[in-house]
Amino acid sequence: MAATIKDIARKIGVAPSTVSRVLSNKPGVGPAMTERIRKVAKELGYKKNRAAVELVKQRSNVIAAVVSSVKTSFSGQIIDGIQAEAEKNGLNLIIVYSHSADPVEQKKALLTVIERPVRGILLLSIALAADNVALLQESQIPFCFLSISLDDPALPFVSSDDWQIGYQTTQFLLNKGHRKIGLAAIDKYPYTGRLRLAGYRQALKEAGILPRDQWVQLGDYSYAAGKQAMVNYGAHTELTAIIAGSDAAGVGLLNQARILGLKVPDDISILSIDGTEMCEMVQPQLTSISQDFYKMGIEGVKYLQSIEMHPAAKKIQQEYTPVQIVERQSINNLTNN
Amino acid sequence: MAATIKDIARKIGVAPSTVSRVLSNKPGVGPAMTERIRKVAKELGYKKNRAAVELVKQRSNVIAAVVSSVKTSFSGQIIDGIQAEAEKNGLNLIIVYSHSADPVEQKKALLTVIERPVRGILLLSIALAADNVALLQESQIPFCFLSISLDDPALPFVSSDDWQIGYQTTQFLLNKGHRKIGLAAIDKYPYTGRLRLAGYRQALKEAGILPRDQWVQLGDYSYAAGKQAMVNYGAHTELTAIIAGSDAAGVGLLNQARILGLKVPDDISILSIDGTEMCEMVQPQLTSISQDFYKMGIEGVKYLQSIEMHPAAKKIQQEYTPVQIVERQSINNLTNN
DNA sequence: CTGAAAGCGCTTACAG
DNA sequence: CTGAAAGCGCTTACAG
Repeated sequence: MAATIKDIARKIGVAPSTVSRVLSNKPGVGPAMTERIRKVAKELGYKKNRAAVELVKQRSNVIAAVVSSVKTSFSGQIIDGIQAEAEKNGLNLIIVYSHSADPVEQKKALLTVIERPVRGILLLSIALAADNVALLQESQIPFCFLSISLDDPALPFVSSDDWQIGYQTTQFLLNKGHRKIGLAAIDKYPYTGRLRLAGYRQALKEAGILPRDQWVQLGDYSYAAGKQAMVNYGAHTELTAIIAGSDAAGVGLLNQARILGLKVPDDISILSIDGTEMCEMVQPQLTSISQDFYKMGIEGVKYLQSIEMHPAAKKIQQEYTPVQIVERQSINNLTNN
Repeated sequence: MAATIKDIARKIGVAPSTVSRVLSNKPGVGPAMTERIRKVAKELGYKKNRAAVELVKQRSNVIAAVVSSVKTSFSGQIIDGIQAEAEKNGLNLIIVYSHSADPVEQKKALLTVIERPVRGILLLSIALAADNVALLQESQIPFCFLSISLDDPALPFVSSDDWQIGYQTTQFLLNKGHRKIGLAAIDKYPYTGRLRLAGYRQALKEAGILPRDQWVQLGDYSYAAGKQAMVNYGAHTELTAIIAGSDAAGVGLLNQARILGLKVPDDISILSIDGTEMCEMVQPQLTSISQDFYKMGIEGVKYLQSIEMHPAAKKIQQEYTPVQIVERQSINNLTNN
């Protein structure tokens, strides 16, 4: 039904190979012929069949991003970074998403991407089941995790240093005179949460503080998890400051604190992790440790490109993007100066 | 490098067609052979080559969504709906995105999708240039616009009724005793903004009110546009209520009002369009007209499926999903009762 | 500058 | 139940 190269060739009375050459911008066809072919292709509404091209070339110019959620604004920032860098390299981006942590779901999402000759795969804050990591490695396709760090040296990633996030935020609060500091709405098992927790504990330890169990409220980084954590802390919490696992969780904490009659930052300080624009949309504005999500996207694509340039090197890159505390209005300074 | 069907066939000493049958779950191969082939396929790390399959079958089981932004939470909701319904039908979803309104960019995004045998294309709040609409139609691939309505009867869509959004929100405010009502951060040219504006004007007209030009502040639906609109209205605005083009714009209005020393809702009421969770994250919570984005996704996929079932019918569906005003805390009732 | 031919990896009638 | 063969739409050496 759709016109093919052969249709064009037949109509003009020329070989398909000639048509192919002009339609794929290969040199070596006379200008008159070139123009004629272009014209007929347009007339016939010719559309290149990518499946055929990819089959013969065994490669495409698409890179794939696998995302766990399209609802957080930070994944949007990462994707913006990927898209910008991909475009710069003439690559097309396709996104598939795998919301659940279910290995079977993950596998389906991975396969939609692995079974095509994509140039590379970027995985956005996805904790892949071991089987699926194996699948990925088997595929021989360059890949890189983004916004999650792994402790397997064979797995490349670009991420913030989550240990540092836990450590620096806690230190920052310590420097403001806080001693009883909570950590809320982080996941215990994935690396992200575990590392943040470890950094938090280390900073506290160095200050000679032993956190009580209830200072840490696990959760899934959501707004609801933030609210729930604050409910658990209660109106009479001994804490003077809380680190939220995400901006949304920080807002949850903030709103629930208000419901409990606690003023932020006078009664309780909140520091959120991420630093998306949401921090500036609430009142008081949330002080945050901001991550450079856009850069993660950029660096991820660059890494994929570097692998392609030097496949022999097989360098596994584990890169940390910088984080930075941005002071806004949700933290109380308890020191005298 | 990667194992093919032929490799497996050779290794076992059987015909490629037999291998193909078991690997694509076709009946008619003995159980012993089936198992043998499965085992060897696994050993060799066989991955199906989709490009080859699609080439011969001239069809795939993927549907594509073209999105203009992955940053708004409502597009995330639409995608969730699409994904859920796609999954139910055994379809895989791939997302490409085309942030800009630039026709050339749009075309690139469209082509990445049209040049493959996708089963259908969903366009999320994208105002396509005329050339690109033609491209889409030429491609013969079923498509449907989502969260945008068009007045060309040849173009299928699933969307809220934006005229009704303008009309109902204005009426709602009128019923609360407001007479001087603003409309902020909507786009004038695309259908969405134009329709909302028309509905707003009609409701005002029916109430015998002639809106002054400065009551309507155009913008791009963003947080910044909301803030800017409020700056333009000024601290001494005659308005008692403002309809915001989006939740983010509503928050912009809200925060800027605070900066100007205006209390919401006492000094000025705000009603935002969309009703995402952001409405409940700010203080006061924003009363909104809520759209059923999830349903748009579902219905979009269903439409694509129906086209495929009855291609002859060629029914162009233009469907409106329901909207509903959700009262929260940002509107002042000026009437006595 | 142009053409004939082989082949990418699969699927699917058609035989047997 | 299994195999031989043709073909999907393109690209790319190889000739000329």
